[in-house]
Amino acid sequence: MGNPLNLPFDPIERAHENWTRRWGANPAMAAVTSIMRAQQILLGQLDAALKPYELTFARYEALVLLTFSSTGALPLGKIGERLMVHPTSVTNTIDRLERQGFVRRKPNPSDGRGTLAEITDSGRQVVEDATRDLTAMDFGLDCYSDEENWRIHAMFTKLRVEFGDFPADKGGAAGR
Amino acid sequence: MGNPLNLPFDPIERAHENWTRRWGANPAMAAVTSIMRAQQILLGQLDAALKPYELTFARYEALVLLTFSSTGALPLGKIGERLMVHPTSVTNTIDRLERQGFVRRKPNPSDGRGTLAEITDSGRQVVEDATRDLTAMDFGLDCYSDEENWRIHAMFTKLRVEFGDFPADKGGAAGR
DNA sequence: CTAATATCAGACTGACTGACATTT
DNA sequence: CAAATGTCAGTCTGTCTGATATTA
Repeated sequence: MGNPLNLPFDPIERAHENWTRRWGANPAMAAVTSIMRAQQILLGQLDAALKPYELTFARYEALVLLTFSSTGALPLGKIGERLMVHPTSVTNTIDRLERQGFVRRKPNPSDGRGTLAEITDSGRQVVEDATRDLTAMDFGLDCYSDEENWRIHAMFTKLRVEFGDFPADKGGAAGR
Repeated sequence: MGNPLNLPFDPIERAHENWTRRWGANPAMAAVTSIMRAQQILLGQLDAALKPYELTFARYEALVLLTFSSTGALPLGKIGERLMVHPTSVTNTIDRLERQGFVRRKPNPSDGRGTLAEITDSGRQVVEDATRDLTAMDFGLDCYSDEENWRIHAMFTKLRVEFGDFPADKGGAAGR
């Protein structure tokens, strides 16, 4: 359901009205449902924009991360950590990117157990092109001002800290 | 990766710093990445809370929707529309719920093409129990005040309208 | 010895496409 | 006739568990 629903009413608002009648008003329930739908919409938009490059957002993020590394290569474990995905998902993602020629595997010279994923020239090219497209569409968030986007980011940083992703004092988003 | 990452730094903040150096500051990119991680965290929390009932959040939502109906039954198409999921996903969801005995299928008396999903007594029971648990954990959003949750809801209502889910004047969340 | 790294097999959820039978 | 409803087969992505070989 990555397409607009085109309903005559807001299904989430409707659900919330029913919820209120049954169990009392619940802003957390309204918020969580909105977040779920927002994520669904955004992922659909991003994947659609990346389709011409045969990339998904997950694979695009992996490529971007590799371009950020000075050598263009990172151990698979580090990739999983940074992208917040499961080790087996990293293996899977890199498998696909390797088949597409955007990445190649190399043994890690400084750790015999490990494998590096290294971005190729065509990988670098596709990141540049895809990034231009995603930036042009504002990552699906063009209905928000910069300030609103910072606010969204700050809002969820709080959730991520509370959940235990990283310590509170290492956020760094202060004063934006 | 429904578990806390426990990193010494914020991976999204780090990615954003690199991004800024390469392509310039991009609040939309920071926001979209935060939304993705927030959704991942929340869905993990919700599914974990529902595990004792052998429900996922998607199946729970379907059951809740059925309890909101006066007859306890709805056509599958209507369920998909309200829950914003694909028709084949509805078939799948109802299949599972039916196997679990929380729902039964009936032919739609007023439309020979259609099928109704009707909630069973054990379905009603599991909704009550699960709702108590989810409410107790504030749907994973206990780090936010009611006001903050309303703000999150309102924020994403704007996105959903802009995307085309429903017309702007049918929101109903005004003045909260 | 243990811990970490990555892979593999297999299960599972959910989204989606295209085809289909049935009924409106 | 065309449009709508639901199902089915099959593909795809990503998550996760548990087992394994290798190396630190």
